[in-house]
Amino acid sequence: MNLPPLVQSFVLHFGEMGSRWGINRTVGQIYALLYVSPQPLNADDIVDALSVSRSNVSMGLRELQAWNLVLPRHIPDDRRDHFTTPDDVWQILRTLADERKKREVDPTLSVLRELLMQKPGSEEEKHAQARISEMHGLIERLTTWYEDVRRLETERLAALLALGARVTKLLDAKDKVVGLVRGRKEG
Amino acid sequence: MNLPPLVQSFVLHFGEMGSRWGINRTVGQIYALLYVSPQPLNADDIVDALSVSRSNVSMGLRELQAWNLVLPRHIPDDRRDHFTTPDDVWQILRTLADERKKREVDPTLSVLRELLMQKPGSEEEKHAQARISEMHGLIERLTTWYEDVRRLETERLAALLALGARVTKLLDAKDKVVGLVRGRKEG
DNA sequence: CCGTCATTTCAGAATTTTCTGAAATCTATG
DNA sequence: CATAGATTTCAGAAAATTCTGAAATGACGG
Repeated sequence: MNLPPLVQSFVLHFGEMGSRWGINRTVGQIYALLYVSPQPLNADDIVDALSVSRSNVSMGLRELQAWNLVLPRHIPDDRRDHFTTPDDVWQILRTLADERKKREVDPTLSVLRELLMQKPGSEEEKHAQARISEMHGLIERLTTWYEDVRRLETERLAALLALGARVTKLLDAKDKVVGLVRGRKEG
Repeated sequence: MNLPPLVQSFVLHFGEMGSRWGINRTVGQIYALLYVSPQPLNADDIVDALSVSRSNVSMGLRELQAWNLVLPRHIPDDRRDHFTTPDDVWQILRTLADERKKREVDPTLSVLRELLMQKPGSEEEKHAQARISEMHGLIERLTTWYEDVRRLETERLAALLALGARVTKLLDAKDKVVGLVRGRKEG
């Protein structure tokens, strides 16, 4: 591996982190490298930069493309494929969340739903179903919320985040206003 | 493994999902089992239920306790340790988020910050720093937001989720009101 | 279609992670 | 403080994953 020290640290950290998620070291490193690279890289560039085998890079790129985290980018007059990461970090966040949801949350939800359909054969199963139902309810709320806010333009999403817990003040204010209006109408 | 079918499916699913996160199969299964169990279980109960070795259970329980996802619960007149999961799913969510943040996000933030302190030695490093800075900014926003809303009582958090993207309407309304008031004062 | 360069596939090697059984340690009790 | 039950530790076995090199496949220009 022969990279500027700053890039190397970044790449190595992503490699380590990758393994804490389901992602393997090389895949993490490839992503990190493409992310900070000023121009698209081809597979051999990556081989040189990371000192891993050509085939390993090929598989890693395939996985990253399946996640929509890396895109092929054609370079004129060059037969080799080149790759980049999308550069809007907010969009990257959405992609990452979408993909994790698709792979991890959705299948879980569907298993839980299925289990909730079954008729419990014992007190123990009845209790299990009650617990599963709580979990299902929570996950469903979270995903509904996510699907809702993921559509917001970056601008508004950022505003929302910046507001943080203070939204609740806004909520209180709204309730107050609604209460006032109701009171006036009904009183 | 000899469990009611419903419980067995749930446990097996968690085992599989576990491996997609950083968590290993047995740990996932132990958690799932305790989660749906009507009463606290001791290590041997778990050995019987999951057909894994005693030592594996011991290590799994240790890991789950380190994550604060499983608690020891003493049963009177029984020398053996028993274990449960906290039962408020909202609290479980907070715990899970806290722990993942602590293990994955915080170390990353600190690496990124460190890299941003360095003086870039080339154009390439300068570009890398710009990219790292974008990522750092995003993660910092997200964690600040998280630290903010994690303190909300369940009630309010649920209300917030239920509102979803409609909060932005509220935001617009607020801006309007503020605008009106300003207008009146200044006009 | 042929030759060249690029990419993918895949069987097995290398590595890492997980799991086990035996031994060590810990803990309460008589 | 000896003993029996409970738990943990840990070295190595077993399993799973990652990685590689060689061969196959694909793609393009002539």
